[in-house]
Amino acid sequence: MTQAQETASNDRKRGSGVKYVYDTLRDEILDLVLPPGSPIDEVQLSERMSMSRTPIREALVRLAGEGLVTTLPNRSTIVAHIDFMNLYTFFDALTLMYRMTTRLAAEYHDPADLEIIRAHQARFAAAVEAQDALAMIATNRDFHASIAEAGRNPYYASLFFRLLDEGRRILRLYYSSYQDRLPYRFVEEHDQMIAAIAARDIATADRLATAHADQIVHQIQSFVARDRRMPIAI
Amino acid sequence: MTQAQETASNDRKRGSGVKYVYDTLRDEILDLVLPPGSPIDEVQLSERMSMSRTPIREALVRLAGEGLVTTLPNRSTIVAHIDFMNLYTFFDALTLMYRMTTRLAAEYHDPADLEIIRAHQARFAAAVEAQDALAMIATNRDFHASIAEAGRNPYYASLFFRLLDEGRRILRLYYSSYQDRLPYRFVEEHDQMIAAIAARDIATADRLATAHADQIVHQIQSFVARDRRMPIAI
DNA sequence: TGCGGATTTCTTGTCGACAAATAAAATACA
DNA sequence: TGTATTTTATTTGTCGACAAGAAATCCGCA
Repeated sequence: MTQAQETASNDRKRGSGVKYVYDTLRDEILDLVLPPGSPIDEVQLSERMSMSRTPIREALVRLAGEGLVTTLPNRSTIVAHIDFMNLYTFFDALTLMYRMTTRLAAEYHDPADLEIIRAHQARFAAAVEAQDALAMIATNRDFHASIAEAGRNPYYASLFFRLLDEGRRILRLYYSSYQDRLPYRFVEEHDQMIAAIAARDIATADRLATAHADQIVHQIQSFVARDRRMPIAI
Repeated sequence: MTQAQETASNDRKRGSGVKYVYDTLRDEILDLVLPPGSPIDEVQLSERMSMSRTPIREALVRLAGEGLVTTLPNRSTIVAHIDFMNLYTFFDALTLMYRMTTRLAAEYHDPADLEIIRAHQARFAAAVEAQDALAMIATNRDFHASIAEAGRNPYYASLFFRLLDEGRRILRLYYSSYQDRLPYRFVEEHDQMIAAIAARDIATADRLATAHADQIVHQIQSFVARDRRMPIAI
């Protein structure tokens, strides 16, 4: 019996099954363990999670609501594709949300928020130091998510979370195929953003957020546009 | 047998049940037929819709994902409350999305989009002319939704749709309790926005969207802050 | 061999039923 | 009479099974 099955089957509480399936699937999708386009079979999942199809289905409905899976009527649901054609709309929205959440955090944060943000930044710095790409991607997401929480606008936060998750998939693609050295620059930029937020300097926070977003967008763009042709003779 | 039951039961196609329940509940929530806080009983709904609890449940999960209902574990799910305490975050996000979608529409629309937008505007004008508050609220939402579609950014669009829906509930509250004459000014502002979009004048579109958002925000604010004390002796 | 139609298989959508958890009611007791 | 505790009742969460729809397979025929 695998670890997942044990955790799932050993007298789980009523109502916890859906959350477990949801969290597990979500992580597997965002870490590209389940690549875009993978079919998700309900009975197979129900066997693996050792529970009925009903909670599996509910988790899939929730994931579909967040755009992480696509449900084809009367056919298998698949992991949502990454829409490389409309990446610019993603960049546009991501940049705007970086700016808005950082601005709002500078305006409305309280001391407790700062502690949480600094804790996430410490974990991010440790991941970069250890050159652990996966941990870096996840902690980077948590860092910015905590800033959004400090901004206290749930509408921006929910959109931003969705964008950060989608970005997690794209970044995962990037760092798995292209073993660049991890960007220490991001650690410094994060520190500067924290300082601006703590000082309640909205203008500086905005400027830093914009620059930070540009950094990430350019990284991804250079990856997408990179020349992958092999130098072979034909 | 009621109309709803007939529509639902008469050989409905496989997979259409969920959509029907979802659409029906959604409309009833947004039109305040189901006021915030109302409990939603699954078996009662399944009898009314003459189908099993399974599709009902799936519809409720989707509605919960959009924040229209709140699920209390092991207890009845209720229609989501309107958070008057944090209304300013709603206004902030709504204004920004008005601006972004209108700007993008001015930049990226094509002739077919304009036709759709103009059609919605015609319906909106007719509703205002007829002094039909409910129709005005619904067509106003559709008008701005079609502008968002023309802007072609699905991330902004989905957030904007959510905000417009929430606004539909708030406006419904407003026009039901306070029989003001309906604002003709909105019709003119819509026409100006269409003209700016058609001319691809991004700056003007932005300015008009901002002003339009301010109008609506001020209307709602004056409603929320209105003095409701009755002049009675005690 | 290639193609169209029938058949089979496989997966999902829906159903009715049971069990767990909570709320409401009833009872015991001070 | 009021409060704590047990009992009942109601509502949700989960399950296994069946049927519908689509894809895959098989078969007949040119």
